[in-house]
Amino acid sequence: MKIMVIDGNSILNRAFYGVRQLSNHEGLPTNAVYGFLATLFKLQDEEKPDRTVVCFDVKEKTFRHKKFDSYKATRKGMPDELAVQLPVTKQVLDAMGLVRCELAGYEADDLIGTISRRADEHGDRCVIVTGDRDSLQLVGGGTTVRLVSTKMGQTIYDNYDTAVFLEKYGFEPIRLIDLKALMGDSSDNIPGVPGIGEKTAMQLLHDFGTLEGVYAHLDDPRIKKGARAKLEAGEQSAKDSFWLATIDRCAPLELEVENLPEAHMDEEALYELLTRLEFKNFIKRLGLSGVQAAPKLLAVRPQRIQTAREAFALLDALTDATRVFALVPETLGVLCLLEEDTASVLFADDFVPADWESLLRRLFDGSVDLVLHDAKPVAAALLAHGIQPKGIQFDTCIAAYLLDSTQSGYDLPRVALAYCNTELPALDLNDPAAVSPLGGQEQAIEGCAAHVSAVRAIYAEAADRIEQLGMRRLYYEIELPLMPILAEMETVGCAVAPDELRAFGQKLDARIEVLVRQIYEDAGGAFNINSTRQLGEVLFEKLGLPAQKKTKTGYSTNVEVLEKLAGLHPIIPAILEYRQLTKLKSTYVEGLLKVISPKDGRIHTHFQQTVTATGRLSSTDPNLQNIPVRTELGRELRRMFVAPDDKHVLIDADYSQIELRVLAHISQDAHMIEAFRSGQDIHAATAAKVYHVPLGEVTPQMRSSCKAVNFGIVYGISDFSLAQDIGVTRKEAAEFIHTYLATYPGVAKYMEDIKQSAREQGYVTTLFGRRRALPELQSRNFNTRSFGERVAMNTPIQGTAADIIKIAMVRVHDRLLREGLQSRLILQVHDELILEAPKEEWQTAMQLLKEEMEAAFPMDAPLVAEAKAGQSWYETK
DNA sequence: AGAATCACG
DNA sequence: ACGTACGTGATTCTG
Repeated sequence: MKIMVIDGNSILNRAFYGVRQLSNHEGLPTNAVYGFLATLFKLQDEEKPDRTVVCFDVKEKTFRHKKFDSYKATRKGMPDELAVQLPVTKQVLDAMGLVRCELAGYEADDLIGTISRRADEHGDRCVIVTGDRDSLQLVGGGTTVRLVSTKMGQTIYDNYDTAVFLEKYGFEPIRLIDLKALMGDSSDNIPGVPGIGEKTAMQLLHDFGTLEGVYAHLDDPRIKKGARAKLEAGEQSAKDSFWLATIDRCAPLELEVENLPEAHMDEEALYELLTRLEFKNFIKRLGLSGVQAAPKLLAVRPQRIQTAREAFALLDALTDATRVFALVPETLGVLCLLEEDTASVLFADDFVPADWESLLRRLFDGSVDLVLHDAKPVAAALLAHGIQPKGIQFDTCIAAYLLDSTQSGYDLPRVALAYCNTELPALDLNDPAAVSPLGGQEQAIEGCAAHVSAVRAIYAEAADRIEQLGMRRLYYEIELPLMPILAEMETVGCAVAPDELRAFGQKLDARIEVLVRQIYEDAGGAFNINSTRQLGEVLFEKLGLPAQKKTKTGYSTNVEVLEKLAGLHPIIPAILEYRQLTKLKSTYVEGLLKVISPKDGRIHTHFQQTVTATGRLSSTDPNLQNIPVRTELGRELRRMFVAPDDKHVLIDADYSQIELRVLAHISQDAHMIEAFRSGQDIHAATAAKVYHVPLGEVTPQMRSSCKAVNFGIVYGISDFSLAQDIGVTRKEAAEFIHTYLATYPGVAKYMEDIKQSAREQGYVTTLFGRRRALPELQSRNFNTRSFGERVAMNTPIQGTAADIIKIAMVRVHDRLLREGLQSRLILQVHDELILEAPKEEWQTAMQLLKEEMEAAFPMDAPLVAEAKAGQSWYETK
C-alpha cells in the first residue's frame, strides 16, 4: 500500500505566501486553502496513493521546545489571514474523507515521522509531502519525500529518495540531524555550534561521519585549531541542537497504518464548502457539479398554542432556554418560537387583546434570549405599543449584511438560500389572511416551522463567522445596540409644518407655470419638458443648440450640459429653473405631504441598516437624508421640519470634516494631523502648504481647489475627474495631485498601502473591522479594476466615519436614558445627528450631544462636532 | 425594469 | 491605452 502523508501546516503556509490575491465574496481569504488543494490534487494525481493522511501542529504549553525561551519568542505567529483559513482547510479535508492527524504537543513533522516509520515497519510505501527541508531526514526504506518549493514563481515538487539525497548531499539522509546540530538553523532557531557554518559542518561530517564521530576525534589533525575550540565550547549546544533537530518518530499516535480507512467523500458537504470558497474549478475536477447540497434545516415539530395559560407557561419555560429563535411580523399578529425541536405558533386572534399584549411584554422583557431575522420593524411595532423590545441577542439579517455588505437584499428566503441552500415556502405573516382563523392558518403554521428553522441554521453559521472575521465588537457593541435605537427614531418621527409646506408648494407652482409658458414660447410649441428625449429634440434639433454629450438613449440634458449652453438661448435658464422647481415640488413638497402620518402628523422615515456597502445608514419612505440645503430656495424646505410646539426645540450637531479627520488618523500623516490639531481650516491650511504661502495669503480660489482635492482624495482621485471638477487641464490636475501628495506624504503612502493590501487580502476593513470584499480588483477589465482601487481607498474612510457616528448614536441614546432626559434622537444624516428636545433641557442635551459625538472615538485628528438649536431644521444651521 | 436626472453626505 | 471621482433614494419617462 502507498500512503501519502502531508505536512498540513507547511503546505498551507507555502500556499499562503505563494498564492496571493484570493478571497471569496464574503471577504474570507482563500489563497492558502486554494494553494493547499492545488498541491494536494496535483500530487495525488502523480503519486496515486491508496491512502492520504494530513498532519497538523497542535501547539501546547507543554510543547517540547519550551525550554528554549528564544525558540518561542522568535517563532513567527500565524497572521490572521492565514489563521482563518486553517479551520476551513480542515473542513475541506474532512469533507474529502481524508485522514486528519493531530496530537497535542506535537508538531506535524513528528506525526509524519511516526507514521512513516510505522508504514515502513508494516511494509508500506510512504510519500511525504512537505515544504520543510528538515523532513528529508526521514527519507529511507519505503519513505520518500516530495519537497514543495518555489523557483522563479513556479511551484516545483522535487522527489527525494535515498539515492537522490546521497547524490545531492553526499551523506545519508539521517545525517541531516548531525549537520543541523553542527551548523544550526536560524529559521528553526536551532543554535548549532556557534561559529560553525555550512562549509565546516559538511567537511566534518565528510571526515567523521556523525556528530558523535566528530566529538570522538576532536584531537584529529584534520580539525583546525579554531574549529576545535568552537566545537569544545559548543558541545552542549551541539547536543541540544541534535535533539532539537531530530524528528520524533515515536509519537504516541493512536492511528494504525494497517487500518487506515479509505477516503469517503461527503459530496454534499464538499460541494457546499467549495461553493462557499468559490473554487469552481475544483468542484468540476472532483465531479461535484451535479451535487445539490441537502438543505441544512433540521425538521421542527410545530405546535399551536391557543390558551393564555399554556402560552404563559411556555414563556416561563423559554426563560431558561439558551436561545429562542423567533418569527414575529411587524403586525405582531402571530408569534413563532423555536426551542429544541418544537416550534410553538401563537395567533393573536386566539387571544383576547389584553392577554396578547401581556404575552408580547413578557416575551420581550429581556428574560428570554431571542434570535430574530430583521428585528427592527418588530422593535418599532413594539415601541408603538409602548413595549420596550429587550432580549434580542442576535439578528441574522444584520449578521448576513456584515458578512457581505454587497448583496442586494437580506430577506429571510434569500439569506436562507445562501446559507442553508433551502428554498423557503412563501410566507407573509403580515398578511391578515395568513393569520386569520378563516383560513390560511394551517399553511402559516407549516411555513413558520420552516422559516424559524432557517433562522436557527443561519444563526449557527453567521455567529461563528462574525467571530472568525473579527467583527464581534462591531456586531454586538455597535450594530445590534443601534437597531432598537433606529426603531425608536423611526417611531418618534419628525414633526412637520404641513400648512407651510403646502404654501411653499403653491409658491413653486405659480413660478413653474410662468416658466412652462416661457419655455413653450421659446420652443415654439408645447412638449413634455420632463422628457429628456423630447427636450433633447427641442434643444439640439429644433433650436439647433450645440449638443455636448450623449447618453445611451440620446442627448444628455443634465445640469452640466445646460449650464454650458446658458448664454446661448433664453430657454436654457428657464429649463434649469424649471428643473430645480419641479424637483422641489414633486420630490419634496408632494413627496413629504404624502408621508405625513395621519396618526400624529409627523413624518416617520425608515432607516435602513443593511443596505450600503460601506456601513452607512440609508433612509427611505421618505428619504430624509437628502433634504435640500445647497441652494437657498431648496433650503427653505428645512423650515418645514420643526419642533412640535413652542415647548420644544431641535438640536442639530454635525461632525466637522469627519472623513478627512479619519483619513488623517488612518494614514497617520503628521502634517494633516497637525493641521487638524491646531484647529485650522483644513482646506486653507492645505492650500497654504501646497502653494507655499502663509495662511493669510491663501486666496479663495486656492482654497477652493484644495477643497476639491481633499474631497477627491477621499474618493480615490484621478487627474481627469479633478480637472473636470476645478476646470483646469488634465495635466495641471495631475501636477496638482502630485504636489498635494508631496505635501501629505503619509496620505500618499496610505493610498498605495491600502491598494496593495486590498489586492493581497481581497477586501478592505474599517477601523472597527467592518469589511468589504473587493472582487473588482481581480478583474481583467481596466475600468472595473480602477473602480476597485478607488473603492479600496474610499471604503475604509467612509466606513470608519459611519462606524463612528453609529457609536455616537449608541452613546447619545444611552446617556439620554441614563440622565433621565426627555430629548430624543430623531434623525441621522451621515455626519449629523438631530435631537428633539424639551426647551427646559436644551442646553444640557446640546452639550451632551456634542460631548458624546466628540468622544465616540479618540483620534489623532480629534473629532469636532458643532451644535446649534432652533425651532426648525433651517434655523439649526 | 432601466435610464436619466438630481437631491444629500 | 484604457475612462474616471465614493456612498445613497425618489421621481419621471420610456419601451
